[in-house]
Amino acid sequence: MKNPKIKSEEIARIAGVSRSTVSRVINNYSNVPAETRDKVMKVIQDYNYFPVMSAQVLAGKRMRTIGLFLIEPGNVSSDSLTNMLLVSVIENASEHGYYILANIIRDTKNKDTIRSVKEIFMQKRIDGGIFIGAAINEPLIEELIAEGFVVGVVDQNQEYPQSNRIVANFNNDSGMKQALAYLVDLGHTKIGVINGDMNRLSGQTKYEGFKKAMHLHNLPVKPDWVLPGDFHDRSGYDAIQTLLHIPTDLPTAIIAANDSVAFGAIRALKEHGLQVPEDISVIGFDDHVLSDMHHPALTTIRVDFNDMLKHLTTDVIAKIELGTTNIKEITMDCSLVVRDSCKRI
Amino acid sequence: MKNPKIKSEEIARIAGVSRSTVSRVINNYSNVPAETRDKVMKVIQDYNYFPVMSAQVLAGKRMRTIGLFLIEPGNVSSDSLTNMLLVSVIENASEHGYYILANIIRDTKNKDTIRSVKEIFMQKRIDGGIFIGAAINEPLIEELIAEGFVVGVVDQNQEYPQSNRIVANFNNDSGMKQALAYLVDLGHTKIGVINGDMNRLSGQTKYEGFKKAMHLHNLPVKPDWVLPGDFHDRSGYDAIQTLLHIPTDLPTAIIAANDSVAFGAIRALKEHGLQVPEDISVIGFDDHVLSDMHHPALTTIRVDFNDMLKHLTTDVIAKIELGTTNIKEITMDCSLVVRDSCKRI
DNA sequence: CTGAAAGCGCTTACAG
DNA sequence: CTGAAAGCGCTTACAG
Repeated sequence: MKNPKIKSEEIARIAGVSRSTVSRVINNYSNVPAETRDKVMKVIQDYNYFPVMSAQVLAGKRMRTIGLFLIEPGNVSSDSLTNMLLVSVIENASEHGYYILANIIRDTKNKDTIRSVKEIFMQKRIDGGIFIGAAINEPLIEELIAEGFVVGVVDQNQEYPQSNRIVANFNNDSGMKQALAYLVDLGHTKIGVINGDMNRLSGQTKYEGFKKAMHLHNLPVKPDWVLPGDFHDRSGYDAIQTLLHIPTDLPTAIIAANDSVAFGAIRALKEHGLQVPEDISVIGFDDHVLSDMHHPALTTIRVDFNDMLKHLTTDVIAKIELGTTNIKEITMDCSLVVRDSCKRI
Repeated sequence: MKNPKIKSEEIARIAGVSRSTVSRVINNYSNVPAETRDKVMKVIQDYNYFPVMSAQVLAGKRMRTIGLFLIEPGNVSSDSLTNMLLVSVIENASEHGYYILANIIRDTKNKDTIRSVKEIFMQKRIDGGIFIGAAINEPLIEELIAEGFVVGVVDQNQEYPQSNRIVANFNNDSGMKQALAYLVDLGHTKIGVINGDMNRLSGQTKYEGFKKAMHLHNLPVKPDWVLPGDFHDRSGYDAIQTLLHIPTDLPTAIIAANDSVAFGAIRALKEHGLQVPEDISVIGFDDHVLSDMHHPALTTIRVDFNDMLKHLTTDVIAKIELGTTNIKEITMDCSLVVRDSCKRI
């Protein structure tokens, strides 16, 4: 370790100014003449000086880091979405000069977990947090918000609007409407749905959107064709198993709460000798990375997580910096992507 | 914001002790009688007190955070490996009470990038760093090490052994030996290879391992059958295109530098009407998440990134805490996973 | 066992 | 425009 870390005092001495002035040039105060600034900057660069962050923070600066909390009960590893989210958040934060402290939460109800998440905020390790994967009501998040910390949450709404809570969602209503309009246009009237996790806002809004859209087209929502699911492949598979074992006629088209569910559903259909889209049409939601390569290529509702996270990150940082008290709610559009999994009838 | 953050001084006052004592119980000093400790702890809990981290750090404690630097020139998003690595590092660090500051490096040669990475270390935002995706020689990393920072690096060696550098690798030599022994056992003697990125240590060691293993079996390494690649799917595809367009007979088996390359290679082979393993055997390396589901299921050399990162993280933290001066080099075993992409001839 | 005091390395009113 | 000084909230020798 060749570096005993030069500190601002020495920079000041060498540049022939006071620590105050060194601090002023570092913090870009306007009242420092160019000449002085240049002189000090030269010394700073020559000595490769960087202010110690903890000293800056203790003296009143921000950490410039935001905590990213990925709520993932199961194995995160398999989900390549998480990865994209992370990259998106990191790079956007970075553009604002912010850093990301990445965390995984396995269980939001776990005592130790709750304590350690709160600790991160209370210790002032971070200036704010972003939660991904939250259920509709997460006491942990509510507590944090009540404490006044700024938090961004994907997939929640402003039930009790608070200015330090920023929510981000997709317009699932519109997405479902598009999906349905497309199917109806193809001649479908017998349409089923495999739901997502109803503990998540998007699970609910997608189903609500489905019902509304069906109503719009004067189509009945047949209870036998409303299958439970949880956003995972397996639940799509199971839903089809269920559907095929009840004495009912089959829908001609199925809307899945997301593409993973659609994959599972198609797998189950194939196993029962039903071809997609020849025998039954399937439409997904989210536009998963693999949907394009899937056989058949999956028709779906595209959603731009990247862009959403970008907005959320930016807004969280803005809230931290500006402390504005307006209520922030981000809603992103989604759009139909037609591929090969639906057929005209 | 209902919380003006209670500080240690008030805790002390309320508990009827000095700040010194409060600090002692927080830091678990042994010379505090149980009675005093309990009394103080009660107040700490009652008031939900957490020491401000920047103050602790400024007073000499560690940040307890390590920087994770993912070097990813292209789009990270598609690679589900990154995700696994991240989770593995976060959870292991967490077990040691450490946090992960996650960073993406697009270009290790970029001036601004270099500066900002160095800044993170110099500012003392982190106690150490872990680099994933590094080339054999990364001046940035060398500088950091020269400065005395503790750095863990995947896929590099201890060329100039330094105690604050910790490297982690797989035993590619052994892996290649296993792959080759298997192919030879199946009767293959005409064996080709598609290399990985030769700027990466693993690219080199895999090829070296291949050559050594061929030599061991008295098999000639035919130059026409040594194809360049870069660890990505596309390069495997391109390699096969090249191979099929040169006037040479074909090998009966091909070893790919990793599974992505193998996927690309198999895709190209199929397009040329060659079936795997019927017409040509292909073996991969790394055991990608998708290899199991691939058609044909890919025979490969399994490698446990998770476990490697766990060791690396643990060792980096140990080095930070203990400051030991021994040279650390982690080498992980790999093992053959037989599936359906190789055939006996 | 425990308190008073110094110190960690900055920033920012304050005064000039 | 600029410096001296106070203060940020802790920890840890030091002394008793």
